[in-house]
Amino acid sequence: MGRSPCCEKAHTNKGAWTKEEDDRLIAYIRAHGEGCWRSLPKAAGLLRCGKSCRLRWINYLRPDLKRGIFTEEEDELIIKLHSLLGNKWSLIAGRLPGRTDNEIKNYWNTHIRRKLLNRGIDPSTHRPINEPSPDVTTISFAAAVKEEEKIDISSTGGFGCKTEKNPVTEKCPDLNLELRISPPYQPQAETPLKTGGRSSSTTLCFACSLGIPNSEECSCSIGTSSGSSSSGYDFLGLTSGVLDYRGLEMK
DNA sequence: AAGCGTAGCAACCGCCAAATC
DNA sequence: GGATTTGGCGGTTGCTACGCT
Repeated sequence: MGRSPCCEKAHTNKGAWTKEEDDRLIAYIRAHGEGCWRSLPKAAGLLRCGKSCRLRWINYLRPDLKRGIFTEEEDELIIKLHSLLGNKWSLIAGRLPGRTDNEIKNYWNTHIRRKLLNRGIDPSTHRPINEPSPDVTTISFAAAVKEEEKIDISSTGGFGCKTEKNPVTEKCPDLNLELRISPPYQPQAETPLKTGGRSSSTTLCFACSLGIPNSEECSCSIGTSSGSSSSGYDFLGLTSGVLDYRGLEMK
């Protein structure tokens, strides 16, 4: 089954938008509001694909866009959010009022990547460039005991155990220090997790806490339930304006 | 001044998931 | 319940401006 094109492309303009096109789009959305992007171009008298109109509006014409130089605070926030979320630009953008996912994505690729590289940090892993990648596939408790004396405790990070360079289990085999994020503390335990009606006492693994169920990193059973958890759960307290780093300390 | 390389950014493309038919 | 449509997202491309030689 082939996928039909999103719109009729035979008679649509492409490339940079003209001032007149911008004005038409702005006027139409002011009059009718956003939505129904497929029919919008025709209704607005634009020879553009609906997707193109949506992109132009969201990334450039929206009145609430900030546009301009990113502040140092925004830089650091983007870096932190990227270390948590990866290339989830729309989620990151949701945390920066007036910024769009496209803008942040471009800014990341042109500025922040280089900034991190200059700091000696790998922008994709947020680890020091010279640091070997963690071995997450072969965890051997027996080997860990034998190698105990070889572990360089001086390089321990802020977690008290080696949480980054090597699996914690190698140093502390009795401890389960799997990195987890917990939602901000709520006295009433019944939180609206979209996890198929499980109680809030269920511990989410790191991947599921980030709203990425069914990923390779998922080590709990939550991620196997149907439905996405990415939209309904305020997993970082983002909508409340509070980032709760309890249990997820940043470097 | 011309040519070339690079950076920055707007826009496009293809895929996916939710919504609708 | 399956097919189709639609909106949204992330990756990529291509154009333009700028700096260097």
